[in-house]
Amino acid sequence: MGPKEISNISVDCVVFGYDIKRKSLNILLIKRYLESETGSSVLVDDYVLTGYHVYEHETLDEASSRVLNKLTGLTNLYKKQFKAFGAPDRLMGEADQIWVKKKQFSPRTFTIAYYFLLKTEDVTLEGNANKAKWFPIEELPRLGFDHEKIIKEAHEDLKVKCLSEPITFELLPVKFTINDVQDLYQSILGIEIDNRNFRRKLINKKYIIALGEKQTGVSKKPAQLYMFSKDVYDKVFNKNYLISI
Amino acid sequence: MGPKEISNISVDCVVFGYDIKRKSLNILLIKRYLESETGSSVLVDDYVLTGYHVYEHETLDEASSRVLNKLTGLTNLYKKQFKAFGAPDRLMGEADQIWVKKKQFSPRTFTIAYYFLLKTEDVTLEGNANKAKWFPIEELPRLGFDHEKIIKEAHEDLKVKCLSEPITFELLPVKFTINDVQDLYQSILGIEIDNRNFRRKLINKKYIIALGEKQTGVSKKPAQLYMFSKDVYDKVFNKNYLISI
DNA sequence: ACAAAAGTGTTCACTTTACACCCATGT
DNA sequence: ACATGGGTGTAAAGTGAACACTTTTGT
Repeated sequence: MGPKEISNISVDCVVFGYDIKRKSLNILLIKRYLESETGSSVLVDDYVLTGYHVYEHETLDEASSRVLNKLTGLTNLYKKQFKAFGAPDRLMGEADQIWVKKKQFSPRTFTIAYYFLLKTEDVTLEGNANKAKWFPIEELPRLGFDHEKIIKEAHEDLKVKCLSEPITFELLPVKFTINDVQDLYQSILGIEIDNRNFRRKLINKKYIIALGEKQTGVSKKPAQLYMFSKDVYDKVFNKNYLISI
Repeated sequence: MGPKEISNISVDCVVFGYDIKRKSLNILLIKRYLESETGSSVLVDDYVLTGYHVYEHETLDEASSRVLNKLTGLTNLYKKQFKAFGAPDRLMGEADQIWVKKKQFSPRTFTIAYYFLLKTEDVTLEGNANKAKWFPIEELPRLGFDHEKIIKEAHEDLKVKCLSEPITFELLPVKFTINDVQDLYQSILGIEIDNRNFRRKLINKKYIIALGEKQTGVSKKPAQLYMFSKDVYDKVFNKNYLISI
């Protein structure tokens, strides 16, 4: 017998994974599938976020990290609790009700939603018991429960957050090129950015450090590699109170 | 018998009220007081946020508005759900446990926290059954549960939010002076702002509309009155993707 | 006339934006 | 040699920050 679950409270994790090769911001989703008893019809066939009930003894942050770790094996990732969802009808879709009955959790479950930032290459999906799969944020499949809404809100929060905090580097490898960062911002924000202006801006930051190394194994001019120094960032960081309404 | 309460989930409301006369950003708190059965000692004597269990049939937003309305009689205020709190020990202080036992709610209650913005002058506290009282954000009394933490996080969120969205006008009367707005920003952010620069900046906004009226009943030079036009703001608003990391 | 707060301009430094071509490398 | 993405410079416009005195009104 494991730890006691709180039956009406869960955490859900929106896992953002950046695929640097495809320049694609992805979401990690889990297959939800159920056939009727006779096997003659498909009752549930869609995707959901990874999530689970909160245990009696743990904090919300701990619960979210546990859930994320169970799916990916990873720890110490950047995470943010961004919103709670608890509408009475959030699990009331046809397929959702079948699923809720089968899994025997409360039809009035509140979920505290987190998002996590990582690199797709850090996750091994082969042999995953949950049939987890990456989907580009712009090409999501049919989603169960209110998870489409949850993902949309996570994405909005990420868009805002990435403009004011250096969280983008959580989505990139330790060594990256300036163009990698630009591609990432473009993927997150869905906009085009001027390369010269972006490059100048980034290179002028003291916490973006040129490594004096170049890319290897590329079939073109290899680019200069940089790293992000959190130490320097924390020292240099200067809270500004610019009112831009 | 009223609507059914969900025993382990509540909403808590951080009510920000701006007192334009005193130039003070205040928090509305409720007295928590309990004597021992003999009356010989005081078991609980502090303040808490207003909050209540969520009902079976309602959304979180509805619950928060209901709670706020019960305390203040007001509706249609600006509100924001900013964070959920659910640490196992959040109701485990000595006084908290006495209170939880008396009120018979679950010692593992999760709360979804909202903040509301209003003007202190819009709330009538006389004859309030809850012994509610305003406290300047910088002079909070002893607080029960984890409510000091909740208030701190609400304040931080408000600081960030007021820099990028015109929510400050929710804290001011319809007609206000430029200096009123400056005082408010100073109260929220805890900083000093240059009057000339601030004034120029605000007056240049198309949605800050000079009314051609002046203050009355002031014992000094009366100031020009302005209003905020949400209509104009929505039309003029231009999402910008300025990366300032 | 005085007290109190309202209101007013300028300069300098820096940042943003717009824009098009050459360069270095691997194949 | 060629294809591919890497890398580069400048000018104009706008914004932010610093800074001190005069004006208007009520009492």
